Amino acid sequence: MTARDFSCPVARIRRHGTMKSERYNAREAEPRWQKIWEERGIFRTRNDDPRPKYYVLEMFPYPSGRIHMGHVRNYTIGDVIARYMRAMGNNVLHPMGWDAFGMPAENAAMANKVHPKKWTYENIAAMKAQLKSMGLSLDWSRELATCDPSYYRHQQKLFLDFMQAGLVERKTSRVNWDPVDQTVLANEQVIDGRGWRSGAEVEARELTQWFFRITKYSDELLKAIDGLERWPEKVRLMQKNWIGRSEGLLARFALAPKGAPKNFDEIEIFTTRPDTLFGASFVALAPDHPLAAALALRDPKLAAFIEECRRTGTAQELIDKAEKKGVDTGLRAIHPFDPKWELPVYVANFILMEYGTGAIFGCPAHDQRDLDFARKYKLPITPVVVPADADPKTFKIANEAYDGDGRLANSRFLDGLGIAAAKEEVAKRLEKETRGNRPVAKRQIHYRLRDWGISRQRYWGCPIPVIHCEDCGIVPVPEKDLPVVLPEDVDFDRPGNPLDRHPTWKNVSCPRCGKRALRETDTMDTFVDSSWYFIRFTAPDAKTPTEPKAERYWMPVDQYIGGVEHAILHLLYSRFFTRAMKATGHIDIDEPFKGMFTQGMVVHETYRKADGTYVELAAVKFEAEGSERRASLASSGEKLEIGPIEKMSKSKRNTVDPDDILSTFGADTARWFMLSDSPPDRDVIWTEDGVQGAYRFVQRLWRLTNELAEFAAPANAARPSTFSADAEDIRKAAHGALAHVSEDIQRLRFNRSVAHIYELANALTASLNGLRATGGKISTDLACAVREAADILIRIAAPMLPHLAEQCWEALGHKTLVADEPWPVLEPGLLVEEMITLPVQVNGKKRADVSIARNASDQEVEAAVLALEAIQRTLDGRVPKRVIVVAQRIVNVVV
RNA sequence: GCCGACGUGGCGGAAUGGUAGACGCAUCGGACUUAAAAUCCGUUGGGAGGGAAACUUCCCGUGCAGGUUCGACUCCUGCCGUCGGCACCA
Repeated sequence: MTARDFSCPVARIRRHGTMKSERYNAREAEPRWQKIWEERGIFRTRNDDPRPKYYVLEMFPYPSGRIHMGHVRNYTIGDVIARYMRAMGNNVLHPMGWDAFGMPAENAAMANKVHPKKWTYENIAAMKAQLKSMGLSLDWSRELATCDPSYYRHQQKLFLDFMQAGLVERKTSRVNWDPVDQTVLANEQVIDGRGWRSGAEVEARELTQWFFRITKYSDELLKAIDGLERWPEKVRLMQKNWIGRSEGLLARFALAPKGAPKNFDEIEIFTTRPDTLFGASFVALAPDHPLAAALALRDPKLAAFIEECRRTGTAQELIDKAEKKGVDTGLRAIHPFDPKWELPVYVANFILMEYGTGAIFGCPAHDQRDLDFARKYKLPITPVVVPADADPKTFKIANEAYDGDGRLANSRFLDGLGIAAAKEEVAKRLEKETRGNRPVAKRQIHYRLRDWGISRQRYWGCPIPVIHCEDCGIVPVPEKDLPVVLPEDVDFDRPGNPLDRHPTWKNVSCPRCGKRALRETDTMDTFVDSSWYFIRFTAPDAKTPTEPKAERYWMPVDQYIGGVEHAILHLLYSRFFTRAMKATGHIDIDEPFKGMFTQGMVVHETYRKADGTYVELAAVKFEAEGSERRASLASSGEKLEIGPIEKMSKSKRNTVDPDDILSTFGADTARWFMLSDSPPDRDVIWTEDGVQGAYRFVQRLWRLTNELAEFAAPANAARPSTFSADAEDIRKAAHGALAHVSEDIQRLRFNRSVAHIYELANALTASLNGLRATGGKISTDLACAVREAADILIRIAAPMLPHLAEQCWEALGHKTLVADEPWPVLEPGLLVEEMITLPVQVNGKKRADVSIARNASDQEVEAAVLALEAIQRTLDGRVPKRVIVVAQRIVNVVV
C-alpha cells in the first residue's frame, strides 16, 4: 500500500526548491519581468500608430474584492490573443476597467457599515494588484470605473441624447415588492416567493419606470445577427430566439353581450396558429388584462385569483412552471367563423400581458399549455392538424399536444390543406370581413423582445438625469449641470432607496421655470454601464462620451471574450446601445463586437461530510490507494465523500483562490493550466494534479531551453546553405509546431496549441538525447537547426507563458524582449513530405497502410493497395467492386 | 416550462464525413540515488488468439435506439442524462 500526501503543495515546492539552483524561480522572475514591461511601457497603446489595429477585450469584472478562477481563465485567453496579435505586427488595444456599480456594494454597506464608494475602490485596488500579478499585457493607462463621475457623466449625456431621439420612455412595469422592508427586490433576492431579508411574502407592484426603447430595433437587431460571422452559432441562435420574431394574426373575437362590462364588446387576441382556429375551445386573458381588471371589480373570486397570480413574482421561469390555472369569467366569446359558436373566457395564470395582446384563444390539441389547461377544466379537445401517417377519423390527442406538420381536419373549409395554406386562408378571409368598419383581423409581426427597463430604486448606480416639475413635467437636467453626482452622506440603516430619503439631494429648482422641483431618484440598471464601456476605452479621457477619430480607428472590438452567461442580455443591450449611440451621432458603427467568444466555467470537485455539509479544499486530506482516491478531514480524519464536480462557488466551498495559486506556482503555471486540456468554450475542471503538471512543464521548458542553449549556434550565426537529415528533422518539428500553434491561436483552440508545444518539446528532448551521444561536438548545420528550433519554441510559447519566455529568451542569448519580438516566419516547404502513408480500409474497416509518393495518381494508389499482402488476405479472393481513393487521406476497398 | 449547449479510455480531452483515443494527468515498469523527492527512458481502451522473441491476427468500443453513406464521434430522427440563460445577480 502506498499512501501519498497531496495536501500541501507549498511544502513540496519548498522542499525541492532547495535542491537545485538552476530551477526557474517564478516568484522572483515574474515581478521582475512585469516591472521591465511596465518601465518600457510596451503595452501602452497609442491611437496614432500606423500599424493595423486590433482590439481585444475581455468582459470587465465586477470589483467583488478578489479575482476568481473565472477571471483567470477569461483574462488569460484574452492575453494570449493580445500578445499573439502584437507579435503579428498589429497595434493592439487591450484595456481593463471595472463594472463598479451594483447591489453587492449596498449589501456590504448594510452588513458592515462601509460606504459603497469606499468598499468599491478598496476592492478595485485589491483586484488590480491581483490582475497585475498575472502578467497581463494590459494598457492600464486607459483604466476606467463605471462608478466614477468622470465615466457616468457621459452616460447621463447619452441618456439625455437618447431621450431627445425618442429612445427613452416612461411606462409602468411590475416589480417584486417586499412589503416589510418596503423595497424592490431583485429576482435573486426572492427565495420561494419570500424576501431574502424579511422573509415576507413578495407582492407584484406596478411602478412607473424608465425604459429604453430597444423594441424599436427588434427587426434590425434580428437581421444583423446574420452578419455576425465570428460569433458562436449558439449565441446567435439564443439571441434570435430571445428577440423571437413571429408572424401571426391579430384577430378580434366579439363578446356575447351577456355580462360584458361597459366598453368591452370584443377581445383582441394574437395568434401564430390561425390554422388551428377550428380547434379552439376557450379564450384566455392575462391576469393583468384590462378586461380581467374590470370583471374583478364585481367578481371577488376572480379578484382573489388575480391577487394570487401576483404572488408568483416576476420571474418567467416561475410563471411557466406554475400549475396552469384559471377562472371562468362567465363571459362568452364568439368564434370569428361561426356566430353560433361560443367560447368560454377564462383568466389564466400562464398568459402574459407583455406578449401579444395579453389574450389568446386556446387550442388544446396543438399546444401543450392549452392542453394541460383544458384537461384541468374539462374543455373539449379537437385535433385539427393530423400527421400525414394518421387517419383523421381516429387521430386522438392523449397526454401530448401535437405541434408537428400535417393536414387540416375537422376544420370545415380548411380540411385537407397544409398548415401554411390554412394560415393563409384564415388570414385572407378574416382580413376581408369587417365589423364596425374595421377588419376582423390583420396580419401582424410580433416580437418576444420587450423594452429594456432601466430604473432601479437603489443608491449605487448612475443617477438618471431628469427633474420632475409640477408645472413643466419631466425636465432633462441641462448639460451644464452634468454630472448629477451621487450624494455621499447617505445611510444604509434601513432598506429602500437612500436617495429617496436623503434630506436635500432631491430638492432642486426646475431648470425650466425655476419652481421647486424634485430630482429623479431612480438610478440606472448596471447593464447600461456595461453597454458602452468598450467604446469609452478608445478615448477614456475625452471631454465628450466618445472621440470620433479614436472610435472610428478602434471600433468594432475585433475579439470580445466573456462568460456564456452573458450571451443574451449584455450582448443584446450592447448591440442596441451601439445603434442608439449611432442614431445620436456619437459613433459610426452598428455592431460593437466583430468577433465574440464565450468561455466555459471553472469547476471543481466538492467534498462533503456525512451530514451533507460542504468542506473546503484546504481542510481535506487525500490518500491514494492504487487508482482509488480517498478524502478525509485533515483535522479529525473523518471520512469525506468526494462529491460531484460543480461550478466554483462559496456555498459549495469548492473555490480555489487564484492568489494562492499565483503565489505558490506563479502566473505562468496558472495560465498554462487554464489553457491546457479543456477547449476554452467548455468547462474546465480545476484539479491539483493538473496544476502540478503545468508547474512541471514550466520547469521542464526552462531546463530544456538551457540544454538547447548549450548546443545552439550563436543568435546571430549565419544560416548554412544545406541541412543534414537530422538537422532537417529538427527544423520540421519546429515549423510543424509553429504552423499548428499559429492556426490554433487564431481559432482560439488553446488546448491544441498547448499540445503542439508539448510535442515540440518532446521532439527536441529526443533530439538532445541524440546530440548528447555525440559527446557535445555537433556540426554547424545542426547547431543552427537547434538555434532555430529553440527560438521558435520560446516565441510560440510566449503568449501563454510570458514571464518564463522572457527568461528563456535571455538564456538563449538574446538582448531583446520576447514580448517585442515578431512571430516566427513559417517555411511551408518543410511541412510537405515526399512520401506519405495512407490508411487502407476494406468496407470501412482499417486493414493496412500503404506508403506511396505524395503525388501518386489514384490509379497508382489503387494498384499499390491491391498489391498489399494484408489486403489480398482480407479480400480472400473476393473481387473489389469499387476502390475509393480520397487524395492524401485514405483508401477504401469496397467488396 | 421555454430557449441553447454538451455526453469519447481510470480522468481532461484529440479527430475539414476518412487510421477513434493526438497531447496531458494518473497508473505500472526501468534508470539515477544509501533512500526518497525531482528528473530521464518506457508502458497503458476492453476482450480473445498466435509467436522463443522483436512482434502479430481477430472481435468489441465515442450516452441509448434507429437511419443516411463506400465510410459516421462527426449528418438526420427519437429517447436518456448533465449544464447555462429566462429580462432587477453581474
